[in-house]
Amino acid sequence: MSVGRKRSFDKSEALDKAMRLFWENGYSGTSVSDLTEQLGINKPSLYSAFGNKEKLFQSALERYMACYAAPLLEQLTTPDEQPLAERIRHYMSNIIELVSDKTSPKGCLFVKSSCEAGGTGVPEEVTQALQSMGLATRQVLSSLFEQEQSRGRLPATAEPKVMADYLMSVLYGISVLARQGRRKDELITAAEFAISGLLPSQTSHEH
Amino acid sequence: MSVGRKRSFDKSEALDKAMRLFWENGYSGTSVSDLTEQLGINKPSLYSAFGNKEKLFQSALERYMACYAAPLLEQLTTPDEQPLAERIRHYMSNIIELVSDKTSPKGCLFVKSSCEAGGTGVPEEVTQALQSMGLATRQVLSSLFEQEQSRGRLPATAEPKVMADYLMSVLYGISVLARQGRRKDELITAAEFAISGLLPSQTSHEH
DNA sequence: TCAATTATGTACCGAACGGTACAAAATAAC
DNA sequence: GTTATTTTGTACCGTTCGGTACATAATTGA
Repeated sequence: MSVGRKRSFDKSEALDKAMRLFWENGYSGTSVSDLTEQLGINKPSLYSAFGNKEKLFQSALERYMACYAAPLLEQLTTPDEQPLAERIRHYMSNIIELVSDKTSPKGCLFVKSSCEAGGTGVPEEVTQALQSMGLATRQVLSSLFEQEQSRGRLPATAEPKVMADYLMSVLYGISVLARQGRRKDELITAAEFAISGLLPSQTSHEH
Repeated sequence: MSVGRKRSFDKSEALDKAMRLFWENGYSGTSVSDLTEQLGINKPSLYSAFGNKEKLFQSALERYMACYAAPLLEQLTTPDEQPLAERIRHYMSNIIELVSDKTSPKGCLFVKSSCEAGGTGVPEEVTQALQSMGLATRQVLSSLFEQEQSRGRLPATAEPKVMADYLMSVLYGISVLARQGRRKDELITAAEFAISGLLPSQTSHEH
């Protein structure tokens, strides 16, 4: 066992609270005092456990991607009996649930952070991390479409990278709409419309 | 003529510079000192001319919408010989030009601000103003589709509001992609793909 | 029991925050 | 030229910023 006084708070719970604060108020909009207040710990504890504000944000962002974004993406790319259109529908449905959830801040932390990044208020490393995350997601989606194409489930003329960019733009846009306070059912119908244009499906938006 | 010492700077130029600063760094990420420095004026002049930081931001946002967003939207909705798909293509092309312009900050100030809003870092009035602007844009787009529908240029089964939400989500998403540093040609192909799903067109993405 | 180690609480650091008081400078009306 | 009015520059306000020094409390190994 390690020596010394034991930490009086759950580090994982604290990170979760920090993530939600950044999610709600952004990097510049969240002060260290906000964090210590909400996490119920004092500054030395926070700095000892998480380094500094920037590192804490990085950790919160990684936690967000690992706990929210990655599982949904993994479910989408895991081989499945269902047709691609149906899996994408579920994927988008999950995303919409996430960005319009009543128990969490509206929108997507990743999208919010991407928009905030690039300026002087956000450290350069954070901006670059966000950029890589976006490109990685694109790669995963693109590979999925390539795979489907190689198995003959997509036309040979389909362009996986374009489809990935298109899907991401719709998802990003939906999370912005969610942040603007739009209702979940509006997001769902918009997503259904997007799918019907993306892929042939038995349940198109024409009815 | 009015009495008193004359203002030594161009208020319109100053507002333009302020707009670009907010566009680059956001509301929380832009300090009053950043503003006075970049605008080349001192604080009393700034406060005398624009009220305070919040009012200056509101003015900058209104300027952005009036100078960038509104003209494009007006061009789209102005009756035209061209088919709707072609006009939307031009509209999206203009938006992409705007959000990936080399002489301006990447992305869209409105989208960026919408994502930043909703938290404690952004005044409540600003959040509400952004929300109304989004709903107003939706109304304009929705009316356009309704009008096209009533003239028989869209199927009777088309849903204008859904189409408007869909178009906005794609445009919002594209501006997030632009903020992430994605290349203009990628945005264009994604937009073309989106149009081909939105409307029948003589130049679909299949080739 | 006692030393070594780690976390906590308080109190503070210099810097930057948004905003303003005040006097000097500039302009127009008289 | 004087006066009234407006802007400018400087210097400052109280507060909050991110971050830390330091003493104390708690825990384990010896």
